[in-house]
Amino acid sequence: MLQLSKKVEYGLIALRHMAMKPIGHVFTAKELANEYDMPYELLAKVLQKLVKGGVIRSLQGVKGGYSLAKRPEELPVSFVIRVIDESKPMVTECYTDGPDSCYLFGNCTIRRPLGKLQRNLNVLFDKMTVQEII
Amino acid sequence: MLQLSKKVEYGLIALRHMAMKPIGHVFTAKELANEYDMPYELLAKVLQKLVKGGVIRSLQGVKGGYSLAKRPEELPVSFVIRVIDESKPMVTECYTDGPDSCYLFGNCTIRRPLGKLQRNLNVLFDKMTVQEII
DNA sequence: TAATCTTGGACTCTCTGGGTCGTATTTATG
DNA sequence: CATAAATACGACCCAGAGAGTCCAAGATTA
Repeated sequence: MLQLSKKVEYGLIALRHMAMKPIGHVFTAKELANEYDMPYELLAKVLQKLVKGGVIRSLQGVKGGYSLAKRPEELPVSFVIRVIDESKPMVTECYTDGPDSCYLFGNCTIRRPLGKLQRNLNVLFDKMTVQEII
Repeated sequence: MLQLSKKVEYGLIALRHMAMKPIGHVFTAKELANEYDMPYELLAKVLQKLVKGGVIRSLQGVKGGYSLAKRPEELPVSFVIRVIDESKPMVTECYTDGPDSCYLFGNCTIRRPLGKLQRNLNVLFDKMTVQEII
């Protein structure tokens, strides 16, 4: 269906929220989840992935939470997707596992032509930053 | 995961194959399925949808089969997707059921910004035609 | 030491994409 | 007219992934 996952949506909503206050401001997962009616546990997972990807920083313990680690204008949506879903937005699975991974092997005739579409898609998601969704 | 469905892939492969011979040429589903190792029954379903969508024509009975109903250069990939999957390539489900269908209602803050991405995506899939995947 | 966070694994549940099967219908041809 | 070769179409199954939940463990501050 060619859709963004809920996780990515939640992640973008959270990042947008964070990007609207000065960098370094700390938000808790609960706070973010309540504000937008997102399932708390799931959002927590998403935020943890964003931490591992270096998008945000985390502080544990009381008074802990998450804060932006990158400036929103330097944070492309494509990067957020890759970190959360562990994959780029792909038109066909041919391109997920490197070259020559097509399940049709020699018979796949649309692989190359779709490559162009793929590149254009990448540009689209690379260009748009978190800053732009504010 | 933002991927094209197998059905669409099969459809594009079949359409590309048909587009390489002069228009009006008749191909059977079995013929197409064998050529590219696609599951016959599934491809048949796809071809039937393409018939209903006016993309190809069908002839029943012996010596029957399918033939292109449109010139490949006038057949955008977006149209093929819509016919087969019964939906446009959507970035978020917000846009599938008209306006104000967001599951977050008033709290969804990324709906509008992603609209831009959506439009760019539409342009991409509208521009590319079956002719271009040959 | 207690309260409040994040971390992270395990688990369930539902939906849909992918695929299969069976049968009815159409039609050319011997 | 009978048969074979097509499409047409509905019903069904199955595995996997996406979405969501639960719980225990570790960190930190007050």
